[in-house]
Amino acid sequence: MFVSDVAPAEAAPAWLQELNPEQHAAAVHDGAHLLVLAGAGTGKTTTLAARVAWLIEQGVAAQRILLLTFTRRAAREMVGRAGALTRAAPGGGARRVVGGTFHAAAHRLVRAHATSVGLAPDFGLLDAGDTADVLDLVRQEQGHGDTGRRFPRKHTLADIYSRTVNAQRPLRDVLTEDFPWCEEHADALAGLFRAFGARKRALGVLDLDDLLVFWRALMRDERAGRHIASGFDHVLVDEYQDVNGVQVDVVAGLAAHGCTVTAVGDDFQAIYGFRSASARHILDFPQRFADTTTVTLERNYRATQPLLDVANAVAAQDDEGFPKVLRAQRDGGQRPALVFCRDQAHEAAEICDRVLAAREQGMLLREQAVLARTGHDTDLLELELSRRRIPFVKYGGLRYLEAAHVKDFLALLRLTDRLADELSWFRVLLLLEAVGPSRARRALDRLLAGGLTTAAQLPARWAQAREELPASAHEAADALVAALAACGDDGGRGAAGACAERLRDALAPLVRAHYADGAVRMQDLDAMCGLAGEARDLRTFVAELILDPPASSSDMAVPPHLDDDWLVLSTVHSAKGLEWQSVHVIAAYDGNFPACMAAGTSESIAEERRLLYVALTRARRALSVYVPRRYYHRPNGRDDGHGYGKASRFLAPDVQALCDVEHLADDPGAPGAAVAPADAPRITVSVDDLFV
DNA sequence: GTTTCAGCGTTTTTT
DNA sequence: ACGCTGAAAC
Repeated sequence: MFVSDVAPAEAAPAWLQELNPEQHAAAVHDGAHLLVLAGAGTGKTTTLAARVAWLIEQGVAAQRILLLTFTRRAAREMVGRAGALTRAAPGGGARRVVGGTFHAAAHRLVRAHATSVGLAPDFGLLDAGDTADVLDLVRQEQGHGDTGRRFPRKHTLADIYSRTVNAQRPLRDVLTEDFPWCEEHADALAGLFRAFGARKRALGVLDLDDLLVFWRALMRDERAGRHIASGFDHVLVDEYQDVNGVQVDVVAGLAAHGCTVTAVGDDFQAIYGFRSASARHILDFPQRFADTTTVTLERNYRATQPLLDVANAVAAQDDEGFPKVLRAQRDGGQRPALVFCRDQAHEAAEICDRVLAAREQGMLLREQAVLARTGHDTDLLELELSRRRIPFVKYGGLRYLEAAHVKDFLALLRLTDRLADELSWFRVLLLLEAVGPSRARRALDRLLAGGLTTAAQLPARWAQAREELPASAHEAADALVAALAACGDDGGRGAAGACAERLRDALAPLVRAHYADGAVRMQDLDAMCGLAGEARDLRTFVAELILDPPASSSDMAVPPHLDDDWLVLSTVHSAKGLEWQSVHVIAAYDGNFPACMAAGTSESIAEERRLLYVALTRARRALSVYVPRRYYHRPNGRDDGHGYGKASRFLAPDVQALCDVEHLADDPGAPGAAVAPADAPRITVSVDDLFV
């Protein structure tokens, strides 16, 4: 059924009529570029989905719409909603919209134009961990680290590199501003990073930053840029406040070749400065893109006014940006709770109590969430939840791809696509019994000498290479190679699942032998096989895993049953764009909000404020913010080092006045309640702990 | 050359 | 508590 069959041709369809005037204006904007400044909870997704649907109904072919989002999940949701609105539109409706993250789109386009940027069409992808490993390799080759004890660690190296590339600023400036403790190594770092670039080219791989940089290079090339842009009429960019300069250049390149740009975002929610994103870009959008129409959405459909009053008060502390005041469209509601607890254990217990109480009242666990500044802020809570057998999933924090056995398996999967993938071979060979770096190196040299491109070459080459390995390693190694050969040259096309299972079975003995908890780890690999079975081929599967890793370890598991219910734990960053009926913000003490190491510049303080703002605006009905009075400085320390904290400086007296402040019974701060919490001494001395 | 173990340092957020 | 590095044992 066509929408035009339902409604008279001159009347707008129902889904357009349901939009408020601002949303409507954005959805049906017809003309040059469009900027939508959408406050939290103002129906941004609805509006963007409606715009996609409207464009399609206007006759724009879905595949000529490029929708760039922050996560693939967001793209999926947007396309799904647009599809529901236009389900009868010709040409398959919205499903053919090209949607995904900047990195995923870059991957697709760079692969399509690989040869024109000097890459082999089967170039490999480095995930964050691989990038750090290659940097570490280069660092060792350059002889750093043996001597100066204070040379940056590999993950720090990766951070510095990424920051520099994405900000497009000279290394020296980045060091001075963001990594002053590494400044003394400026020369060594410059050399190291140049060598890193050369090494990546030699290995035939790109890291995540390269994807953006190469895409931009394509856009800057007259022919390639025109060709890419000619594939699209409209580019829609979600979360524009979190783009960096390279991404802006890409969008501008598309616009220069005739694409119309719609950017949606909220400068108050810019929280990715550490990735060289800047809210500057959304504020400067009208200057950068000629004839921009700007629409502002301020009507909030998510929360109630008492919650928004607090969020607005926090936002008002910022003196930059577009002034915006969120107004609730729903009536009533309770004030947020600001809960002072004795310590983090008390905080964890209290949250469990309240979550269970809400559950008793009929609020499902998955309608509630606990948001934290860092992944480990919820450590104690996780213990307590497990103890009480409250199911939960954790988003953000520890990542799947960082587990050693997952990397091992991934390396094996990559080999099906690129037999010459040196890094992956190296990793796999090291798993073998009595095989270390030097034997692996020698075997690898013989295996890859003169290039190894087809599976047909593999048996003969392997016969050579295995001579470098001790006999004890032969059985397992032969099994691996046999499994690889069985996967053939097609990268498991059409049979990715079967291929993955074959490789998993060959890897199993090694994983069991190499890791104490090998049996448990194999379950993760089983889950990966399940996912691989749904992918087109293993190359696609690996790329998707790297470009859009599962947000939580449970994402890897079997699809959960509908009646399963669990509490959501998430970092604030990972909670972006999501909402829950009830939100608990944990560990809101000064030193965490803002994080003490972010206390340097006023801009980094402002970003921490926005982070709290994002957390506060995730709630629909109930919001609780927790401040532990006593917290551990070194979360892992043996020395019982703890500090006495006060509430986040962002929870200023005027903000607290908008909350129901609770001092829990055994909160040592309670007796001195005459002292306003925000004015409490920073250092408190107490021996109460001796007497509990 | 490989494996193992002791000691050290540890600045959050993620595509 | 952990992960990584460096030095000693196998």
